[in-house]
Amino acid sequence: MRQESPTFSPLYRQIKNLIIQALEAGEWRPGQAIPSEQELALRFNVSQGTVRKAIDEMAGENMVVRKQGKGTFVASHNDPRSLFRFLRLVPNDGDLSHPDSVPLECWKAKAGHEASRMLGVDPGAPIIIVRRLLKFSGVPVVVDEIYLPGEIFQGLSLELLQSWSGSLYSLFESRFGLRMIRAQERIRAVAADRTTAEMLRVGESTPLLSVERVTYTYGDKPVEWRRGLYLTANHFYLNELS
Amino acid sequence: MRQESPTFSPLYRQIKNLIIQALEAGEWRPGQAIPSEQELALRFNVSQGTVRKAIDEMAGENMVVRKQGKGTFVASHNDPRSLFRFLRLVPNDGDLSHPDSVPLECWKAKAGHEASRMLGVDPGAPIIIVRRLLKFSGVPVVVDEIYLPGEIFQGLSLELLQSWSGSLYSLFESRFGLRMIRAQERIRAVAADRTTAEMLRVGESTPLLSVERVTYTYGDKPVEWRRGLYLTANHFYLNELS
DNA sequence: AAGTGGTCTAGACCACGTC
DNA sequence: ACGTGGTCTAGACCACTTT
Repeated sequence: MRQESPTFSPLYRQIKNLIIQALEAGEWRPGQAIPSEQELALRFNVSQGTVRKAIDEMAGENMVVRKQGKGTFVASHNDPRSLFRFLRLVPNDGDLSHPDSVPLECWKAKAGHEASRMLGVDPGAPIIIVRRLLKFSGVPVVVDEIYLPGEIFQGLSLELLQSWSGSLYSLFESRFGLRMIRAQERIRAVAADRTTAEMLRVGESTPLLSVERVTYTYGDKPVEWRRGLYLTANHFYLNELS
Repeated sequence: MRQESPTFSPLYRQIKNLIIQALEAGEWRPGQAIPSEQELALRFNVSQGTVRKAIDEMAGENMVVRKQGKGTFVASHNDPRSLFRFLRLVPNDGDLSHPDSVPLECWKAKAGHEASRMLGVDPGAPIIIVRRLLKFSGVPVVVDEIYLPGEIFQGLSLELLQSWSGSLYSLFESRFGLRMIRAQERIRAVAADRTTAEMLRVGESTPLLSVERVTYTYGDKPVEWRRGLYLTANHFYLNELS
């Protein structure tokens, strides 16, 4: 069962990759339980402890969620526990009310230079662009412009976005089978242009947080590129360093 | 060796706390190796696997660093591997040159309302304030104002700061025995005031990243509060979301 | 009572670094 | 050759949830 030294990968990581493959193949859906550690150990013909270590890593990467006494579940953006998991914006007072997403526009386009690089598609490939507003207790705080590969998101429309009450990623998961695993953000301070300033109801050239995000699904495949402009008068971006 | 159910804490976490206590007591210094897992297992009278799990958690929290074949070492801000560990500012082009710290001022003061709350000291308690510049390849990019509890940092002076060539935290560690474990940052976009604009050689009211950081040592005790103003024309703040 | 994940142990062997 | 951390196994028992 063990492989020889060069390019050595421990058994538990090989098992982890097999489990991820099963996840990618849709063998178990988000929110559902995966088989017990014992069952997986039998299936892959390794000890339960090895399966355990594989799942430990996956739980650490938020791909699955362990629940003692119940089982291990596929992570889901529908789950309230990980809803808005990637949004680090917090009101100045500790108020933890969830924001409302207000879709504004949704249109088809062709990938330009930057979008093609960020999404890993050919220049000129079909993409979909979404513009939306994020409101905290009715007050607009974020303007988002979201670039999506058209091939994956066929059928995405403004009507669909407006009819959806949950988070964007829970829509992507439920309707397009796309699971967002991790993301990378690049943050800068910029001055509000006129149209953004109007949407956020602030003066032109008000300082805003520019948050560029690339989001990845299984296999580190980029599937979303977005730029958000955050008004930080009554909110801040919270980051834990460890 | 096992304790009964209410307020149950697993053995490996108790061991972890014992090891942390030894670290706090200065039993092993930063950069040095702690005893081998076998030795610790004997000392605490548990199995090696239990020590292993305790150290696993500590390595995950960057308190120690494992090195296969060599041993486990106390994390150190002198170590090039974790130098500027908390600085997330990256040049737009992938250039990874380390910044230079230029101390400007250092004076004693009394804690105001905000500083006392952030540092967990009484209002009016002695504090030390440091102002400094951070330069990337000679160009000023960050202005920092740093608030420190005077009790811990007795003897900190501008001369000492200027004579130190490494990072601020490596100075704190070497001269004051203070080990920074984790930090929390609150990020906003603000407009540059005149003096800051001059220091960063930009126009007044240029948008800047305001990064407020509270840094903690063992036992979640806050020991530093700082506010940095980052110029993000040629740099960005990088954050991994998982 | 039964099933799940969580802890703990003991022992074997592997990979890495140093002597 | 030796010591270190890293992997893997097998089995026992604990804590939590459901039946």
